[in-house]
Amino acid sequence: MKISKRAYYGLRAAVSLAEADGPVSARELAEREHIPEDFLEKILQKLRKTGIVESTKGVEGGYTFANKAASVWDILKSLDGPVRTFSSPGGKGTLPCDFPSHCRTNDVLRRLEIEIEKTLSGMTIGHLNEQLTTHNKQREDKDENRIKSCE
Amino acid sequence: MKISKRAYYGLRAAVSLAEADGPVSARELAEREHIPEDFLEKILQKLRKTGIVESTKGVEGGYTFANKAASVWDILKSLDGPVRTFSSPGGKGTLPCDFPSHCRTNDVLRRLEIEIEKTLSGMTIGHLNEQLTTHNKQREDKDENRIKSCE
DNA sequence: TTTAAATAGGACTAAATTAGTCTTACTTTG
DNA sequence: CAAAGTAAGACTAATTTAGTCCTATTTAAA
Repeated sequence: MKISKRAYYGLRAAVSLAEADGPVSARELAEREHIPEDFLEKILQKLRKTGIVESTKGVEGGYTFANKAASVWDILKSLDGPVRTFSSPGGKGTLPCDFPSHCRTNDVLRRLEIEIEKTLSGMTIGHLNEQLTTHNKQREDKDENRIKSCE
Repeated sequence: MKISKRAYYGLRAAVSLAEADGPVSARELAEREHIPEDFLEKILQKLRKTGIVESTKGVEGGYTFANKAASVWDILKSLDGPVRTFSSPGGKGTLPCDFPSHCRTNDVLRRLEIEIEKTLSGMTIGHLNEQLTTHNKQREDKDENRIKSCE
């Protein structure tokens, strides 16, 4: 039930990209976010394949955020594959079976899955970044607290 | 974001124990639920430590379900430790910091965590087993579908 | 009172997943 | 054409999960 580093890095990268205005190179982004560069590259490539991020090659190239409507859920799905908390009872969950505890447990987990999806689909990166803006403003006010409060 | 086998087995064991009337030995339970015996033993010991299950030693001993009010959440917590989807921003999540994406991301994950807890705390084993009873009744009606529908 | 059926618990191993690296190739702008 | 970038796949290392093994202790029944 822990989120993977991949997903965690990916979320942070997305948030960071979304507030940048031009393309940002993987190297630059890795520095900004303190993420291992090669690993971040892989992550960005996955996000590109699902259209969350766009890339331009060559000098002055880099990654841009492509879809402000993308939700946290979309990002997690892109990076870790479909969230599958339960092992499938053969497709038709309503049928009776020989191991009732198995089916019941799957029902619970399926409900959980739906709940998680609902929660995360409601949070878009755009929304996150509104919060971010406010956050940054507050930050400028209390500059002296910065470093130790987030590590 | 996958549930562990430990948790999955544990849930099934709990459901199964809760519908039994006497104590059930680990061996017997392992057979009923198709769970590796030694592994199940470990799981049951964890569940015992958190009071979800009780044990009696010796011949005719075994495990009994101890707390019908226990929720799915309680069981998962017992088995996999506290669900910690985010890496802590030093305790005070509202303070500004040098890596805003870090804090924002943690906020999201913390909200997710709360949502998961809410969902799972609402499901007690007692409730699950009411469903189970209905389920078993239905099962007796359509006996021929049993085996292949749940594997 | 012995014996068989249980739990208790710790140490260990194997398998799988996750995290991260390395290498090589390709693309684009200056 | 050179520098700064992405693209992609193979590889390795570290961590976690799953599962096993062994030894001790408890208890009811024969």
